[in-house]
Amino acid sequence: MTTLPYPRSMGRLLTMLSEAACGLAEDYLRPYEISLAQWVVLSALWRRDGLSVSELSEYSGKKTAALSRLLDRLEDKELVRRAAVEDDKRSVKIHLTEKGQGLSHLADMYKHVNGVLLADLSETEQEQLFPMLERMLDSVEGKSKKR
Amino acid sequence: MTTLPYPRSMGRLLTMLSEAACGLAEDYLRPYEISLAQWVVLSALWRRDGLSVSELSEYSGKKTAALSRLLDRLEDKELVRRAAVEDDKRSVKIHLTEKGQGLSHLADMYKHVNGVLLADLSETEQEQLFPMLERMLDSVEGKSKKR
DNA sequence: TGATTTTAGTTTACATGTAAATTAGATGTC
DNA sequence: GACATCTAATTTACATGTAAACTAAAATCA
Repeated sequence: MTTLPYPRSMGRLLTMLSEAACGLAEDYLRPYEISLAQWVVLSALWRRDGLSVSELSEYSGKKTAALSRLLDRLEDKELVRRAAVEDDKRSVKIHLTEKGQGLSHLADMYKHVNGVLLADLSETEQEQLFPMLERMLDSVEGKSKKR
Repeated sequence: MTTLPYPRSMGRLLTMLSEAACGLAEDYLRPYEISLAQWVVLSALWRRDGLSVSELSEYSGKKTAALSRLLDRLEDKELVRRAAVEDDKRSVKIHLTEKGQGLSHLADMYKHVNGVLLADLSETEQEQLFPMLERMLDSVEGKSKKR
């Protein structure tokens, strides 16, 4: 059949780019046997250990429900452990294990992805691109039902 | 706690934008009780009915495994039906039901999303943005392990 | 023609995301 | 202090994506 063409959709373009970027990240992480979702959590802890689940949620943009299970996996892999909080027994703080700390060199993974994504754009273009996308994001989040 | 800042990551920016765009689409579709993933399949069929699973896969970028289950749901909802192919009994063609055809006005959903995404960008900026992102996508897909 | 390889689609196991219900522990107000 | 309300985290049900195994049918080729 003739290939069905797509309409010019910014949403589609963004989704394809995001999927491509995530794919690059997953490829990079595969040898270390951690998923991108797990990396996001670890990357917060590498920068500040002992965050609570709520704080991780705020940082990562993931719901605590999603984190709860992600943290189960990370505990299974012995990369993090949950610790009780004295002052507030509802709260749980997450700490890196030595094994988890040992992967901290992966914190720079996003730079590799950045490099590939931006390889074909000039400095000038990059200077234009970031602010435009940031503005788009601000404008959309202003309208979203989520805040 | 002090909010943990993020590094300047194009991957993160693209992912947040994509999620925002998908959220807008889901909000738009919610009253019709179809998911964005389902819309993608339907949008192909509204433009060309009777595509095979493979063709839908190529169009949508989804694996046939994912489609198989999606099509189960769309059949449950009586929006599409599977039809045997005479020439090749391995192949399955997907047809819209009347009910599925009846939602075809949703084909323009992406324009609504486009409108919101681009609301704060000037015409000039939009003219710059699309080609830059398209170029980025081409460049990444050229390097991806997936082709 | 008969055996081997490809191809189309499905199924299964698993990771992840969402929404809604649940649990336990703070907080606030009278 | 007792009761109502909020909050932190978890659990459950479900949709979706991936990879790998599986099935059936078509194509290849020796």
